[in-house]
Amino acid sequence: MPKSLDPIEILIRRLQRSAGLEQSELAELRTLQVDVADVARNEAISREGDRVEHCMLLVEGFLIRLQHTRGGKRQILSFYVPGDIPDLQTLHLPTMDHSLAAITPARLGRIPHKSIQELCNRNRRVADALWRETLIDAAVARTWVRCVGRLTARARVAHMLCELHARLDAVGLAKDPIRMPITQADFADAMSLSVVQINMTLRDLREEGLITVHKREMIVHDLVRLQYVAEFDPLYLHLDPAQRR
Amino acid sequence: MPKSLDPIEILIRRLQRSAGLEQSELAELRTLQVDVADVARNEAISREGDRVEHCMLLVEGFLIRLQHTRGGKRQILSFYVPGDIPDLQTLHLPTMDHSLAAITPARLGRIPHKSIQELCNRNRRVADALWRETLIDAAVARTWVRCVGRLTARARVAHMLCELHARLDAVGLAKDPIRMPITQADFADAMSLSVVQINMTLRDLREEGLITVHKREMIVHDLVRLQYVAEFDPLYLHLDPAQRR
DNA sequence: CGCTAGTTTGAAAAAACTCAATTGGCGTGG
DNA sequence: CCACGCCAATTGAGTTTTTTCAAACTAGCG
Repeated sequence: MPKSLDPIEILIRRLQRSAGLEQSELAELRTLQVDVADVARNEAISREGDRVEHCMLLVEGFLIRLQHTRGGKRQILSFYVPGDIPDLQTLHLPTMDHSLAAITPARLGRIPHKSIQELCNRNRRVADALWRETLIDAAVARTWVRCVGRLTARARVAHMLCELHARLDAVGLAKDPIRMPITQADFADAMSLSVVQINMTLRDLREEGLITVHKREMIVHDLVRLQYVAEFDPLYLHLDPAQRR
Repeated sequence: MPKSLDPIEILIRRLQRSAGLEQSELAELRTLQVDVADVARNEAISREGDRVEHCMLLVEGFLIRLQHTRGGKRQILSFYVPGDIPDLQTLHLPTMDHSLAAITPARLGRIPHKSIQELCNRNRRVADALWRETLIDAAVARTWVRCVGRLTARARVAHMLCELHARLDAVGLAKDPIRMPITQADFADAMSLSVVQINMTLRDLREEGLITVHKREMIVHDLVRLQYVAEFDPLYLHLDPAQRR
């Protein structure tokens, strides 16, 4: 595990992206109690039905949210990149209605709900910033529905790549080549396609010169065209602070 | 439009379901500024890209959230039933990343963001109750992904019916026959299927004795079996107050 | 009574899946 | 350092699911 920033600094950088917090508020954030923990690839962090009392701040690596069908099929509901808090919703819905797992080795900052709640009670602006994060998470899920439901295989795969690119770019991790150790099986379960379809679609996109995928790294050669193919509009990620009130 | 409760009382009933607010807090809720407005069937309430300054409390009728593809296909992202606030997320994300429309004549209570925000600033418990509502909305969207992505047509349709049943039941609207004026075209765009498929699937479910659909009303004859077919687990709706902390 | 929106049904076409086999890359143990 | 083994990627081919297109039917409404 390479060296990495203090978890709280990553959180602060994330919230600063939109919330415009003041120094005193940042200082309060720094009082949050954080435990760092490393998890292995494919390790489950929490499961459907669990009651949890901590939030996980992702410091390094990739996590996924997922649900299963009775037949054992997986559906990945979102990817998480460093800076995200994939289970922030447990603050108010402590019973997990899906599972959380690492698809790469990952480093997490465990923050007790209690610690966050006390901070939220002291400071509404921090609370609102966190609320806003959960709303963006919801917006991503909604767009995922449209993607899986109404886009072609080709557009779906492109869309997922665009979203990952945009979100990694927002935390400074989209410098070519983009490290993206996600297997084609993961892509398949994310976009509700078969591995075969994912493989063929990636090949097509590669042959058209839009992307290169090699050794768990991706290079986007033509982002504009990729976004066009994906019918991708980054609005739903609410990354642009100008979109705020 | 038949007579209906005061919008705020509907909101209070909804929040009481889980938040356990005190009388003084309910009194504060009653100070919210609410404008009642009726909208016609198929009327758009807000569109992708709009910046809005009010939240819409649904008093009567059904609303949908939807997004479009370039090819003009629709994807319905959720249904809303009386008591819901479909655009509560605009409180912190005022730019709509999807559209909101009525699929039946509907009555809405328009509440200015400002009014809600002031209340939230005065009272954290109310703020948390509203935050929680937005989190449930997100949970519904996530489960929708699994439904659309990994369930068969049969299970998808059953799942949608189960969800509607559970949510209508939670507000006392699930007494047989259940009034559900949703066209098959709407169902199709919700579950990412064609109208043909919806029609056939409904026929199958009817012939198996699970449901009856007639004249915009539905009767569920065998909820347990319908839920089994749907792989439906109501956990994600977080309706059970015992699930709270 | 005719119109329209919505439902129902049939049949061909398209998209995506499953199954199966092969290839490639990489870490580990001999 | 090489061989083995395993996981992931790739490719081919037949099958299944779902869609699309088209047409007929039905019920409510002016």
